[in-house]
Amino acid sequence: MDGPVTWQSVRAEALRRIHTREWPPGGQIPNEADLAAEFGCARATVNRALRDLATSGYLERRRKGGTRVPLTPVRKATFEIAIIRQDVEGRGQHYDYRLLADRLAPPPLAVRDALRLPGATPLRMVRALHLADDAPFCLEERWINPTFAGPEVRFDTISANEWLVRNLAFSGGGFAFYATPADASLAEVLMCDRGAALFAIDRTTFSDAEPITAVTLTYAPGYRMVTRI
Amino acid sequence: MDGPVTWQSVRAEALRRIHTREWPPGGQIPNEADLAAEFGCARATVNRALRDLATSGYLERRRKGGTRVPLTPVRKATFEIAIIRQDVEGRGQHYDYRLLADRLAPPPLAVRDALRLPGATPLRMVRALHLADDAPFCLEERWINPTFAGPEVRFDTISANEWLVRNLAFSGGGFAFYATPADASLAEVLMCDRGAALFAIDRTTFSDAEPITAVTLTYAPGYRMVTRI
DNA sequence: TCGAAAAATAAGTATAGACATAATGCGGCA
DNA sequence: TGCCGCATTATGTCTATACTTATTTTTCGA
Repeated sequence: MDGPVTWQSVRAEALRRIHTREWPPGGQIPNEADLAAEFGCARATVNRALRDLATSGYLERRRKGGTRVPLTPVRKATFEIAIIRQDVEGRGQHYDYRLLADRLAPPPLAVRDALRLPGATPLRMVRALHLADDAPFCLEERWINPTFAGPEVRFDTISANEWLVRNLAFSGGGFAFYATPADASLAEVLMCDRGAALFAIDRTTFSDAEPITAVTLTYAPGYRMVTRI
Repeated sequence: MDGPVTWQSVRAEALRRIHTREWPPGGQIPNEADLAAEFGCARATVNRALRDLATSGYLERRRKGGTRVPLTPVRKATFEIAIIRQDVEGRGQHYDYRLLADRLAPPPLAVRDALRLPGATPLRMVRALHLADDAPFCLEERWINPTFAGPEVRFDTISANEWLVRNLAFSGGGFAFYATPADASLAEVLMCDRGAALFAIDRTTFSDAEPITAVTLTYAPGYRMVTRI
């Protein structure tokens, strides 16, 4: 591999040094200019490689402070959040959707807090069931800031999930993944036993500092969320 | 904001056009050279901005094919996979660790498949409990390729989780998140009711094409895995 | 001795120019 | 008609240089 020095090759070599402890955990590595000289490439190439390693958690960089190998590595995994219809169709199953409820209501405290909303602003509450091959797949329970989706936006044919992803600008938010037992209502809607272990996701989304929506997605038993790195 | 054109400002403007549908879903956007001319900056600056948007799922780029806005956006979330000790300590709790079993055994079929192992190679099976403030936090059930961690590596004081992350080079693998009911054995170890809904992660890791380890982490009830974007 | 100002340092970023690479599509040949 | 290969094109990347910014270290004065 003697040809042109690519940023990938620099990254590979840096990774090798990290793994062989030639660059030990907690230690500082040479600066970009020195590495560029050593590898016989431009500093920008080294920069790109080290920046990439930093976003993956293999290195920590600070201006003037230099670049160091973290003592306790924190690997970063990326995974894709598709809309539910795509998730179902990607499994080769037939997707269907059923709107169960859609009304204005005062949100529970937990939702108010998560969205950092003042007072008792009523929010739009949407409850809908996503189906795969006519079996319950996922229950969507969502609170929407009516500023972003007024009553003229109907969720009877397109899910709120899909409408929001397609129509709004997201700039931040949080996720939580957890397991929850099926209560009577969940068991009925998802057609499973009471107490069944269900995979669930809480998500909040903001546009700048404006709260858009908080949602709980509860999946039917057996659902696995997968990703590769 | 009239000063120098930064790649962040180009990204912000591009994102605005995507959200306002000035660049509609499914449509192709102008090429880098044209945008650079329009914004009065170098093509590299535009490249950096669009590349960043592509990794976040807002754009799709193909050589020669140009750059287009995806019809069905797939948002990408990154989250951090810390070692369990860090996870516990990050919550301000006292971490403890107990090794329950460590022996060579033939792996179950599911593990053999996940690691793409031929024949009936015996693997090292490690079962350990992670504790937070002396309460069960997470059960680790792991199968390790003995090539990477022979018997001289002891897991009685440091967890396999931590040893592997610190000592081995990872180059790929997969994750699956799901909910599972506590069976008798899980209920006993995690000190919860039988049938309780537990959050679990299956993970496989490889070094190039070499299988390293497959692990199931099953968390005590109430665990939430959180991240922000 | 303490603290504030100045210098030094390393990463972050912008630029212009060049070449590489992967698709695409078109034209020509069988 | 059908297929191969070449020209075209947009992104991908490297280089060399310059300037910016955050942060640490040094220096110098009170």
